Amino acid sequence: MTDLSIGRLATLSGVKVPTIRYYESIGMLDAPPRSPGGQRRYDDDHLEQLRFIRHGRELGFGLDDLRALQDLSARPDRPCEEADGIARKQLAEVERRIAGLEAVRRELERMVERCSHGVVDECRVIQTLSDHHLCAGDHAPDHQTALRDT
Amino acid sequence: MTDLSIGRLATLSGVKVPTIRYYESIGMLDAPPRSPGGQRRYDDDHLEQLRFIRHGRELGFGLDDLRALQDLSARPDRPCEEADGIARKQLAEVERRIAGLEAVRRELERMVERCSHGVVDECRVIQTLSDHHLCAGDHAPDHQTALRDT
DNA sequence: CCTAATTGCTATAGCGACTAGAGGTTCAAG
DNA sequence: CTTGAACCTCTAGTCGCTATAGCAATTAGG
Ligand SMILES: [Zn+2]
Ligand SMILES: [Zn+2]
Ligand SMILES: [Zn+2]
Ligand SMILES: [Zn+2]
Repeated sequence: MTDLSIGRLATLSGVKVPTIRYYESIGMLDAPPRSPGGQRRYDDDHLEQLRFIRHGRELGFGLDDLRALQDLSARPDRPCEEADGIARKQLAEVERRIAGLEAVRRELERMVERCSHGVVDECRVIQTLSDHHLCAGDHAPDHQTALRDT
Repeated sequence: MTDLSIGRLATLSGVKVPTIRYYESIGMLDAPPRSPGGQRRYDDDHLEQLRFIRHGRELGFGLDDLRALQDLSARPDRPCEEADGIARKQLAEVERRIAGLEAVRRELERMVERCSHGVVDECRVIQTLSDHHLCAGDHAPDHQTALRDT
């Protein structure tokens, strides 16, 4: 209806142009009709769909989960058990990551605070990396808990 | 000295065999001598080096930072400013991620709690994803703050 | 109507830090 | 000496994008 170019859709949704095309390529976003010259022309439904995806990404859902949630929202009469389950799973995951990061934060704080800022050989940062026994607690108890990313 | 196979090194260090080979391939871990048949033979220095890397990874440092920290620890007479700087940068990054995840956690909690578990059309989870105005605060204020990963 | 600037198109490769698999070789125990 | 576990290299896949190259279409101004 509104006939949006991909750039306009990007502006309105807050999702970058290449990302929009990427979403289409993996089947996350419906492929829109094209102009006579082959350019994508979106409507308000696409905008809504894209905002849904963006919001979900901001809340940390993976694209697979968002696909499932999208599918569910297209069937409004069904019970919402599955949607709630996905959200609870996501919450648990976020809590797990926070716990891991908190443990890491405490250790980083400790090593930064305790360094007397002399030479490398006496540097608490380097010493701690060389020897986990200088750590106060257990960060990352399971192998590879929680970091990286933007 | 101790002549460790890659499997033994993996066990002792807690780093998986393919990851050890990967580290060597990108120059993170010194390439060890080989047995007559071409298999890797490590010593205690390799083990120490690998534990350093692993500990650093657990604390969330990127491999680039760890390379820099490794280089520094090889020059014990230099001032530790740079090492401390890397650690403080990492601490700031971790704090940033925690803040982002906390915001996300609050919203996820909110949507899960408020759902009355009826049909999808009335599901607070789906509704919230469709409309950020149902959120209480601002999660992910800058574009793309902080999730994913194990 | 014509031109120039902007925006759009496809296709491919790269990021970080691994992980998985195929298909073959070496080693160590019995 | 035989067997089977552990090792080797190489390639491709993961996740969610982002960047680049080399074009084509659109749009605003004159
Ligand atoms: Zn220091
Ligand atoms: Zn530690
Ligand atoms: Zn619900
Ligand atoms: Zn929101």
